[in-house]
Amino acid sequence: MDAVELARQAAARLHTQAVEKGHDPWRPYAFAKAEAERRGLDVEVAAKGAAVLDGGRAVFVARDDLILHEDAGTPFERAFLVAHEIGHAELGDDGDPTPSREIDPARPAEASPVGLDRVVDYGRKQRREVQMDLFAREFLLPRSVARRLHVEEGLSATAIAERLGAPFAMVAQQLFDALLLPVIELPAAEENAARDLNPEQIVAAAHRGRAYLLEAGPGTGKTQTLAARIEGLLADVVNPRRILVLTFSNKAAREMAERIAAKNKDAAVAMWIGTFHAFGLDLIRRFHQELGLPKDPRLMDRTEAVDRLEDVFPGLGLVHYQNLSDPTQIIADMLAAISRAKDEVVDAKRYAELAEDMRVAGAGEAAERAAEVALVYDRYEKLKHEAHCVDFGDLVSLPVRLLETHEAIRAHLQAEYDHVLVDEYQDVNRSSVRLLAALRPDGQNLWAVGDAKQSIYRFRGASSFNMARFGTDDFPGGERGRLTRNYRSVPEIVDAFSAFAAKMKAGGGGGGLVAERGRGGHPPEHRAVATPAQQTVALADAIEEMRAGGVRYRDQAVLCTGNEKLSTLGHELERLGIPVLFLGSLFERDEVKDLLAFLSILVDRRAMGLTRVACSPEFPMSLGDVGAVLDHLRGNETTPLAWLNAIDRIAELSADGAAALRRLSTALAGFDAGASPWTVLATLLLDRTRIAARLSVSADVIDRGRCIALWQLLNFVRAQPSGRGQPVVRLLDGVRRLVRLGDERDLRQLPAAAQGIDAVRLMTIHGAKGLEFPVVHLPGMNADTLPGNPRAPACPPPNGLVEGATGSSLDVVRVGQAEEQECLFYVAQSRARDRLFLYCPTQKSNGTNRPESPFLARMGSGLARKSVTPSRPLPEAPEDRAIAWTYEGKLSFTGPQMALYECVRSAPPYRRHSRGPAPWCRALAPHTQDCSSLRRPRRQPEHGYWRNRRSHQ
DNA sequence: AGAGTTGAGGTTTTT
DNA sequence: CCTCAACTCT
Repeated sequence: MDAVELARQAAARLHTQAVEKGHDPWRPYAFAKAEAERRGLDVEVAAKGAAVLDGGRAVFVARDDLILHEDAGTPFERAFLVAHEIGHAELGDDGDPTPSREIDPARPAEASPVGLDRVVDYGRKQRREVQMDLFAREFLLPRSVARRLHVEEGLSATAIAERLGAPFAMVAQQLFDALLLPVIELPAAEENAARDLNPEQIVAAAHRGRAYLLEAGPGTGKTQTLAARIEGLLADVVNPRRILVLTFSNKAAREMAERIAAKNKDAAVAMWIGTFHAFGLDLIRRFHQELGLPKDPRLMDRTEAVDRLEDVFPGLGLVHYQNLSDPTQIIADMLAAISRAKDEVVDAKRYAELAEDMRVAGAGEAAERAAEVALVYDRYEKLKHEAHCVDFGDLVSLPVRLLETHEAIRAHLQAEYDHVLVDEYQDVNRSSVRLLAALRPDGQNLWAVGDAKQSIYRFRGASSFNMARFGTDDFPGGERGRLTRNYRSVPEIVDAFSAFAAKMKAGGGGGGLVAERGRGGHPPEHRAVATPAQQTVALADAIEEMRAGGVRYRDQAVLCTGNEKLSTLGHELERLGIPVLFLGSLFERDEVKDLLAFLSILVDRRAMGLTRVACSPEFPMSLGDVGAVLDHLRGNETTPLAWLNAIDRIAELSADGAAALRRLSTALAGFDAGASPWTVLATLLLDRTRIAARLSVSADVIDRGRCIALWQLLNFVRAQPSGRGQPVVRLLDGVRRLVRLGDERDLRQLPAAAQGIDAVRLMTIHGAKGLEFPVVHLPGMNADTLPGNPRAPACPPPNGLVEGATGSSLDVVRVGQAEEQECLFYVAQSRARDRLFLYCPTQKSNGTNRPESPFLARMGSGLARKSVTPSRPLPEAPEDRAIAWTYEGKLSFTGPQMALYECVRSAPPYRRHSRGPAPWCRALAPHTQDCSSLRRPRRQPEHGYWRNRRSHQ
């Protein structure tokens, strides 16, 4: 369990004990002070801004048994400062006193992925402060108490806040945590606790000197070895400040930091542990002058970049990338190409040169396209610079250029770190490698670990190529080691993925692992079924079969290549009664759309959101009543909300409808478009309705998912940066943009608290990387799914962009994608500890054949093949049920109506938001009746590269 | 036998 | 938006 949760639970215990001793939690300052006294701590007050506070608001001085806090704020705020410092005392921060500066009583339990927070993930010290804020909040108002007050005693958030003298935001946040997040179980028995290192690991961890790359397959204990190496370095009395540990993901960085901290807290704080991007950001801030940037540049994310480029796009005179009905998508595609170029440290100028080289070589249109990307690249860099921003790519590529060109800075940094350790080396791209090379040119004391066969991030320039050239082109003279013992899986599974690995293109042949565990008695199983619908039932059957054998739902994972697939599968499993943990796209969810519709009433003159709001049990209205309101609004020029104060003027409104509107009016009272969306929603959920309370007492696993989705939404809404315009409008526009670009993906990350729910985990294979499960199910093992046929990038990289690649860059992409598919399958199989199930339908829904994946045959003879007949039919989805309707007279549709229907019906779900009617729809005359003309013209096949791939193989 | 048509299936990922 | 299976047409 993670440290934040432990601290929170400790605080809740202290609260209970204090109450038992007779202290009054409704007098927070006295309550906190009593706890300080109990532990023998003096609480003293210092003037705000006093020197002893050193710019902070409170401090815990262990050697003097003293808590010092500023003389400012309400009694509750003071109590919060004291409780924060008690947290430091309780959790053993007895080193040098560090004043606490940024104290936020209403901090969400987890950060929302917005802005630079996505990159920095806080240093350990800052995480500690976050932890203390949560500690303090829990001590003053534990979740269990907040929950009881609201759910059982019926107190609103405002009532609790007033009684406690606390800010509304703090109480509301605590209520959200209490009501919407699942209760986290007390520490499960520490699994796979310390196992001693095996000889291979000892050798690898003990290596000193030359560059070293440890090839470590799945389940071989690579993280353990890396941690052991760090401990070894500390034992050798290496100054932890001179150790740099780089990972690719925030998650990996956090885990590593926690792991080190468990053994050596001070060293973990002193060491630099973080992602390449976070490290890069650190360098950018340190050397901002040399880079011509402000001290603390902002991060320009994709959404903002698209926005700004849209303004200048028409003026660029592009020919090939001009003016598709909607420039958004093409701009996003070009930004992807630009980001890819930054992965290779290719700037706009160099990009233009590469395009020119192509033109000279006679590449024709491809060269012109590359030149246009170069033009946009150049423009983008300028506007980004003018906005004092950097983007994700800059975070690594700017420091690389800085270090490669500034000898003095390079020497300075080389001298700063003695040891550089890199996790997940197969995920690094050229810019990361060049950063490493600048820091450790001779590779001395550079130590990396990775597995080329798990290289599934090629789209961003990671490739097994970087693993291959370690020790030769990169860091010549470097050495290699290998871990060959798998501790995770039973031999049956290890043998299967090792057999597959033997013929993989990535990472060379071999790479077979030796299973350390005893036989499990069950080979990996392939279960073939006839139809796709049967596949889901067969999957559900297997899940229940495993559960009957004692495997909890939460110990089983279903892995797919894509999110869309996962989401349909999730709904189908739910219909079959299997609890699943999968939120899907946050903004597609009903409970989230309900709240956004509610917000939209504040800003939409026509109140279109009412259609949805009227379906909620809070404000129930008939369709007729909704129609009456909408007609009324169409006829009258009103401002948003004004109509809610004149409900009697709406013609043909039923009494029930009027009552619902009056309730809605009360729920929205005092708010307008200028209100803070978070406050509006918090007030709705916690003060003016019992929505949150009702959801939180439901025992239904589906409702648990709804709660988590709401929590996620509230966290997102709260984290919205301030800016110009009305906050509600800004939020809704922001959501629209996010969904259009598919950037809401970031919000799918489940909060850590969700991990305790007993439900089957549904994940993409990418999402499952680095995790393991007792039972893994892999549906959809068909020839058209797992080696899939990935699309060519919309803006192909110019030839020569990818370093070390030969041939056309399209070739490079294609080869990389084929390799990546194998890696995906390898990762998927190797997540399983005890049982592995693979499924495929052998037919399409219309009864034609659907061949199985060729990968199955490569798993060797250990794979048990079965044809299964599922136990029951798949229940029909309510939304698929036919709706009976009748009409009178001649049926006719206008062209635009048909076009709209066709576009919505035929577009895959993830495109439904992103494009308007296709150009061919627009061309139709407005009143077409002849439907035959609506057939979409087929495109003439061209004989381009991606069409007949076979001829190139 | 090969060209063309139709319907169904698939289209990820992080900082 | 591309690919495959299975069909029809010549």
